[in-house]
Amino acid sequence: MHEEFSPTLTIGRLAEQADVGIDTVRFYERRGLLPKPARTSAGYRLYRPDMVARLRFIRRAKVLGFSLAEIDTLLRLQDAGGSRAKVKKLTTHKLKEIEIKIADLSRMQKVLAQLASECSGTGDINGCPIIEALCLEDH
Amino acid sequence: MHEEFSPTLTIGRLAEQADVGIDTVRFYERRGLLPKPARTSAGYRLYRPDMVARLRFIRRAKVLGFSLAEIDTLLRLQDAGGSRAKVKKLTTHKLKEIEIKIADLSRMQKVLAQLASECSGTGDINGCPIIEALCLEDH
DNA sequence: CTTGACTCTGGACCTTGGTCCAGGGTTTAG
DNA sequence: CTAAACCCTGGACCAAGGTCCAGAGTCAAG
Repeated sequence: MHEEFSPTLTIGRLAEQADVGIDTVRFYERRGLLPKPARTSAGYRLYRPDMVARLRFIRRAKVLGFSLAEIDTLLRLQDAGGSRAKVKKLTTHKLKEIEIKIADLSRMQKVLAQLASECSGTGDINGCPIIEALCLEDH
Repeated sequence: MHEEFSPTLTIGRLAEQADVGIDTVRFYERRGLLPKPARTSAGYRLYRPDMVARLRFIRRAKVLGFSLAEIDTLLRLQDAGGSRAKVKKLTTHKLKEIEIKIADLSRMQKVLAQLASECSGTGDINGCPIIEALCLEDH
């Protein structure tokens, strides 16, 4: 491979450009998130430069909380020219999940904060309000 | 086994009383969360009734977000008469983790809510603001 | 005595998102 | 030409918290 301009990338360069691991690229290919690339005669994968954008799309969607399965759906909608409605539905559904998680965590936070404030943090464990709370009967 | 009063429980009764699966009880034993119980001559596990409370302790701690490893620590502190300071430290640490998770989720929520509000939900995928946002260059 | 319910062990399997490895072949720089 | 750096495959492995299974033994009721 000459170091000339080449419109394709080896897996290593693609991974580097997209800032993911090589194994991750192959993993995404197995998962169907990346199309099977062309190969050299020696079997090396050759990627079109737009695969960099695809990998970054995946990364950003992950940051927003989408699972790989959901990202797969999103990418297929994009590839197949799906409807905006489906994208929005996925988004609002994810939003609901996030709201539920926040609510769960907030409940835990509230209880733990209360318990932490009740516990002096000194003395031995007998009578510790945190432990006592965990020993309580189910309400 | 006569159906008389017996101060010990078989694994099935214990699991039933504590509302967990039998396999879960054995799993917790392997993890060291439950002490190895006495056995009948046939090898059946026999539990003291206070193991019900221990299992419920585990359940409540899980609900509050503690991992099994952390619950193990908590139980050992309890068994060994540890200090209240250690319990409180674990609690405030968990509280911090929860706060971080809430902050992460809130960030996601904010972005997704914004995107969802920008997306009409009608028409085809070209120009969908959600997709476009995911295609953006890294900032 | 037989049937059904219960228990035992050890290990495999599940999910999610990768990561790492061995044991090869290929390509490139010097 | 040779060594370094790259690439290939298939499969094992990680965290966490269980769940399930086969194949065998045990126990209580009718």
